[in-house]
Amino acid sequence: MVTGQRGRPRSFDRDAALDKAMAAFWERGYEATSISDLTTSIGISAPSLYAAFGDKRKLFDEVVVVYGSRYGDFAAVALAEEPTARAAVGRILREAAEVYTDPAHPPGCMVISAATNTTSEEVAQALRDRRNANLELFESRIRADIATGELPADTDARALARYAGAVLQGMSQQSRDGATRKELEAVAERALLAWP
Amino acid sequence: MVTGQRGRPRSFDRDAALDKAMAAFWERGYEATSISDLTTSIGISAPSLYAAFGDKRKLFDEVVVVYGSRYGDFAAVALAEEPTARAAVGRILREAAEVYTDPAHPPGCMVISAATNTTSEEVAQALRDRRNANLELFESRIRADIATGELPADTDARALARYAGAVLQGMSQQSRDGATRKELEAVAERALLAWP
DNA sequence: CAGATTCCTTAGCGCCCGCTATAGAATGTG
DNA sequence: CACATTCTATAGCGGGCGCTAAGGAATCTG
Repeated sequence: MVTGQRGRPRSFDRDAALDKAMAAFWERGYEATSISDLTTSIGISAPSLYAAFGDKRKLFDEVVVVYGSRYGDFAAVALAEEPTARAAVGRILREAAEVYTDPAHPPGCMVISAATNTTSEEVAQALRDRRNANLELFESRIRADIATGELPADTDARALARYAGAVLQGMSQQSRDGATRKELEAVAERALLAWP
Repeated sequence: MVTGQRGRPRSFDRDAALDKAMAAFWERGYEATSISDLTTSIGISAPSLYAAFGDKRKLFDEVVVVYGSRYGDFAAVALAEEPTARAAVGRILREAAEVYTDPAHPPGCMVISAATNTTSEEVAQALRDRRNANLELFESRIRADIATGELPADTDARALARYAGAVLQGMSQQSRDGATRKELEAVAERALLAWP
């Protein structure tokens, strides 16, 4: 082999370890999840974790990327696929009700909840940027609908995007406070009644 | 004096210290606010803090009570004072837009944000209980309106309460992500359009 | 096999956490 | 005044934090 791996091979599955780390960060947030928590739930020792992922911060960054591709990007997908902003937001809110309460993983949205109240301002800002980027996706999709006449010309795109984002974040919080999927679906349908 | 205070008098204002502690907990949350943060911002030493308030947990409990009476109970007040659930929720959302973005204190609602991602499950549960208690206030007020015919008989009171709570919590999160008062007021007006 | 390479295990570093023992300073009572 | 009482300041405890040095273990190449 030209690019044969030399040395002792890693004794754990790196992707599986990322999944375990994601579950921990999702459940308890960035700061409250200690290296000890991570090594325990992954089942490896601290030096193995550091060798494989760099440090806690870099591990979290990787987790956020995986999270986005698996659970977080459904909003961007819907905004791109659905014919109107209304249809996209409807699909997003309904999917959020399902994803936020899926018993296969912790409740709510990790990007929303994992870095509230952290002393690491960098991490907080990184997730805030992701949330605000999503908000801008909403806004530009709404603007597009205004341009085509699908939405009234006097629609405040930013305010409407904020509304959708607020409902999403509220649903995430409610799921962490014990709301069921059906309850969140009712919230979604109710919220959609306010769409212009 | 019969009940005259003996011994050396306290050299700081206990209420002012509570205010400083509230600002710190509000800004950074329960866990990320260290005793060192508190003693620094209050301007006293650790033993003085422990003598006056017991421990970090008890200080936080006191802060939560003061917070509620000053900033948090506006929802309960509106539900009691306004003639209908609709009027109460309208007032609550509009007041939230104002309170959550008041530059005189940290953004958002402390009860919503101060104990997300804490290793102290007791504190998390205490605030969760407060949020859910508020939700039940919404729900019973809505039920009262259903009973009087003010709201349709087939209204799902719990789901509608969840909707109001979700919007409130979303507005809190949005304010922490940088939303302005005007933007939150627009969110409030938009949200009210979905009221039955 | 020898040697290079890479990973794993043990052990522990320095730091900050919540919290407190101790002793001195400032007030009341008699 | 003496003395009890109460607060304050210094200093530091035990413990968990993020992280890592050091050396043995397991795999490659030749």
